[in-house]
Amino acid sequence: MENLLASPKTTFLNLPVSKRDSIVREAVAEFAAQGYQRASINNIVKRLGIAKGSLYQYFENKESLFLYVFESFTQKVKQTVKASVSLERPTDFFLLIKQVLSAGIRFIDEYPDYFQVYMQVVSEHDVPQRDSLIASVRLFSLEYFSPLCEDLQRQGKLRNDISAQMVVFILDATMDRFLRGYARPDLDGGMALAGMQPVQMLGEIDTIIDVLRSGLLAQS
Amino acid sequence: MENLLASPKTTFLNLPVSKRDSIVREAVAEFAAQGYQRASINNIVKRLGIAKGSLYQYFENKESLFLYVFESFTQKVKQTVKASVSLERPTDFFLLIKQVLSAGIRFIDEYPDYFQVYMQVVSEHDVPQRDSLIASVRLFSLEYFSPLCEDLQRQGKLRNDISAQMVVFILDATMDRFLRGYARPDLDGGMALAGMQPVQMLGEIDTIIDVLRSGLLAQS
DNA sequence: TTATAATGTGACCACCTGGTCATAATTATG
DNA sequence: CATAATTATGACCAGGTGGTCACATTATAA
Repeated sequence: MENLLASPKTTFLNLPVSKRDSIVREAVAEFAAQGYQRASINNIVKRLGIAKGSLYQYFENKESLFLYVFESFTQKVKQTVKASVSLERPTDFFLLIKQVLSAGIRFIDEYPDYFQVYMQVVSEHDVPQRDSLIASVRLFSLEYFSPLCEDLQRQGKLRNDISAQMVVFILDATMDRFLRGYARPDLDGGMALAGMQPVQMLGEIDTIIDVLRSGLLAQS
Repeated sequence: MENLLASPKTTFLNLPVSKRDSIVREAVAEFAAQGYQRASINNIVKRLGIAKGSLYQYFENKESLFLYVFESFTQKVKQTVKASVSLERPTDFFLLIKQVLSAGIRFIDEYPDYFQVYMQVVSEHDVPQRDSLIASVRLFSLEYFSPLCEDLQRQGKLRNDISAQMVVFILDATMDRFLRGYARPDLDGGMALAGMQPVQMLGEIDTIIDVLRSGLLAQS
């Protein structure tokens, strides 16, 4: 899972932490704004006020820098998820979804640029190691929800007349769109999710989950 | 609504139809694959086997060519929608959604590159006239569904405890994700929508609509 | 036929890209 | 101090970009 081996040169590792941080920060900002291919190394070094040659003594090339940035992204994701989701088999399935959604909101609030980088990777075709990058951050979705759904269906707690696959799809679709809309207000379809107060945000999440529950619960 | 004024030069309009078509076709292919900014005029003329100067006698610049392509896209969209959706106030709300989804599927099958161009525009930030382009193709969604939902709520046919805005959001989210997943299999989250037989496709659509109905209908 | 208008062409331009490398400045070591 | 190792630098490179323009080619008209 962690075999991406985004390897900075030792020169980078010898740098003071503040400088390393600022390099990553500006790189993230550039990749967030432009995506991988259009991101400009010239831009990054200009923002940092360092020579281009310096950056190439920290990282092998553009791809290496990008992979390092993305790995740092997956770390933050894991942190946030661990801190927000009560792990292991959850008592209430829909409570879990709520926790995941809340974690997503919190992540976007805290690391908006990182989330933009992720969205760019998803929509860009020719990103190095694109598939494994996306896979590495699919903790939730598919691999996580699928077995849970199948369990619940066996227990008769979830509608049995539709495939677990489809249940996961609908869950994923709603969550995906919700977080995208929050991260990029121009995509939220008039929901005005961005700029919403946290408490109201939770209310919207509750509503969504309520609809999902009504739609997906086993009929009485 | 149609004030985009994507204006080819008269030289382009004097061209034989087949040549005009092939030019648009290759331009669409390039914009679909690369998005607006990364799309290469050099690539397009190379594919067409014409000189770069020629293209610039057909269109003022890259932006003008792109706007022409996009306008041609909106035309095809309107054609498809008109041919697929029984217009005016529909008898069954969820039947309407089914028709819109089917129209989307048909459009993607018939004009996959055009749909990719649209998706690129949505995810790209710096596309000329991006906002109005996106708005010009939002016949359905928002402006269309919102008043319908409000009507249904007044008639007590739709849950009254959630805002019409939220209903539209959930509808839009599901439809959006479904069509995206169909157009780009790598995004469908294991649903394997692409390559699915049309009849099975309709089945999946029915399932989704059934879930939405259960989730959104007025509780008994 | 000749004169005129309309098209087609590709070398060329300024600018940008990721990446290199000889050199300079700095730091660590003896 | 001097020597050696490490790090910083930016001119430079090949290759790409959107766009131009003087010129060649073709079609139209008289």
